[in-house]
Amino acid sequence: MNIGQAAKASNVTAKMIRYYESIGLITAPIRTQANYRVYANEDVHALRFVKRARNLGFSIEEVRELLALWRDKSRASADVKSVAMKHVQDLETKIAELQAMARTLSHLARTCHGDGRPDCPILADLADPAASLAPVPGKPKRKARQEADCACHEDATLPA
Amino acid sequence: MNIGQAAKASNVTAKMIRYYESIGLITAPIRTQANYRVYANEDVHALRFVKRARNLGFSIEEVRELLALWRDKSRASADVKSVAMKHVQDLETKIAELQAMARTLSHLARTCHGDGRPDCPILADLADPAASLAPVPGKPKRKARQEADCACHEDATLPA
DNA sequence: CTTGACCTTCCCATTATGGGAAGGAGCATA
DNA sequence: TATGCTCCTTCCCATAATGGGAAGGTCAAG
Repeated sequence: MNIGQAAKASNVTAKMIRYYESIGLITAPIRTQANYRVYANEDVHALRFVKRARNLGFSIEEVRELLALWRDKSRASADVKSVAMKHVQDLETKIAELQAMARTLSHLARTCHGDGRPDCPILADLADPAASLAPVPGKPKRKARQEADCACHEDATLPA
Repeated sequence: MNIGQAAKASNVTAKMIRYYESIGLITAPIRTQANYRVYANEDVHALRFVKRARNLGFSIEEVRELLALWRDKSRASADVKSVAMKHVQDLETKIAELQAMARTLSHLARTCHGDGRPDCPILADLADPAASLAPVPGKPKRKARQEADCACHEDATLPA
């Protein structure tokens, strides 16, 4: 099987197959005399594995670990599970960050007229988040919960 | 103010300040005779604006638009709002993708013993998602809702 | 033998950020 | 003044994963 056929069969582009080979993620296949790569069904299987893992958000290095575990018939499932669980944690961290951003922005957008006037709480917040701390003076207790909910006045994320 | 001081005041590294200048995101400041950059308070203000927008997940190009709107005193708030709303949508799309991944993986991890045995549904799924469609034959109706909920057997994401 | 589809390698671009080298500038202290 | 420390300058490289495209070789069908 040529690289193009392997690409179709695995849903991994030829470009990426070559790349994965170059970084040692997958093993280099044999070549024809014309230097064409020749893939076996097993190789396609591995490529699909990689594809699936990438779709689940694993980094290349994590995929490398998973592939090693997959090949190691005497692995402990605990090792696989810990890789997966750590990734779930990473995902959840990222989700929380994005949600904080979305909440803040949604809140700001809600308070923006969105018409022809230049007045804009969104720009005001970007220019000076502290100044938008008290957009409506008075009755702070009623808003307490909502403000906590939108986290508008924090940095939304603490990037690593 | 030197670049180091501007960096501290804006919480943007000197490295990034130079970069933002190089791509025309911020205007080049005047220089001393020794070629040192000299920043005014306004510049720091703009840098804080950029920082805040970046923290909210806007791309550099989006920040560029927002800065232009900020400087344009006759902007329409609708224009700002639309940039913000589009970004909220992007964030929500991304969140949904990550959640789909997390759901799938959590489900797989839950079904994995996580002990010394090599048996592992996680690897099994990576190797062949279709095969893990019916891990427990029979009573499919009872699982219908749960399966829909975890999306395990779809690609989890449809990357752009 | 030509044509078109495929393969090869190699280089470049992307996004946003950091690291680090080599050399100049500014300031304080011995 | 000379030494030294901290800051500044520019320039190059690296990251993560992927795509684009050029230049040139190969294969199969007509």
